[in-house]
Amino acid sequence: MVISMLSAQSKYALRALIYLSENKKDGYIRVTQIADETKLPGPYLSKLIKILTEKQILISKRGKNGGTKINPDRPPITFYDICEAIEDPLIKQECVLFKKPCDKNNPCPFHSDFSSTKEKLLSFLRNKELS
Amino acid sequence: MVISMLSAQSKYALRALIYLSENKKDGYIRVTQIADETKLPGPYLSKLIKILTEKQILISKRGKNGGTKINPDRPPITFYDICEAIEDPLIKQECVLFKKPCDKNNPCPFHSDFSSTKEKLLSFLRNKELS
DNA sequence: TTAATAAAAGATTATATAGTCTTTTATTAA
DNA sequence: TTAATAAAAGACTATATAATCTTTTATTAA
Repeated sequence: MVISMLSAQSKYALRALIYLSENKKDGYIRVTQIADETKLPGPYLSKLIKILTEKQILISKRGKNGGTKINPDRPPITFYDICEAIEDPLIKQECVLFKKPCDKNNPCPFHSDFSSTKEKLLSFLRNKELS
Repeated sequence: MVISMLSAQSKYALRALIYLSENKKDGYIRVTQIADETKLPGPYLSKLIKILTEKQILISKRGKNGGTKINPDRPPITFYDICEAIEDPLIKQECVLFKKPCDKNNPCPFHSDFSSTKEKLLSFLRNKELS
């Protein structure tokens, strides 16, 4: 209910970023190489890379010797950063019972029961770094 | 990533069960009435009711004066019971990184980091009763 | 300045989930 | 025993997500 798994997108992004952080080097790494090594669908991964580039988590370069790499000019990447960039349903603060958002001012019957448990999870994500 | 919301199915089941527990009476309540009161799609809800009946969380009866009601001969219903019956992805112990299941014997790089947080969530669900 | 390269963009297909509609079957009151 | 009733069952449609394929654009080495 509240716990569940990442969307496929967030999982894929996470796996790609793990690969990049384990294979840091000066230059860029091609998306096709990342896809091969992580067994992810290439063109689909490419779109996620684009999103992560827009969010400045990655830096990408077209053309010869191009590819992508982790942005060296940013603080360490947390699990939360990744979920947020990929807009994982998790981050959307969806209500346990209804479709509309649910918060202190407009709580559902289970809002208070759930919010402390949820906060624990979010802080886990915020504190968990990629490295 | 790990936290996220219930599937629509689990949400709907939960809402229907809340309605039933708030409107307990001797007889059966029609699915169409539950759908009207909870603003849920009728035929879709009917399928969920069927599942909950198979799992003996509800008792259903066809024909005149038929309908459904909470099985009086069972222990209090927990959130976990509902998610389990509806096979919410949450319960499937899916891995954070991969599609295959992930456990102590076959851990992914984040298994141990995550398992304690996850256990907290599961115990929340197991302890949270419908009433 | 051209040819090779690699990401970006866009169109398209596949699959899973959500939701609807119609028919069938069980139940019971009359 | 029949007619009304209500869940169950099944076929079908809609939508969102996942995944693929083709074309375009940017980059740079030669």
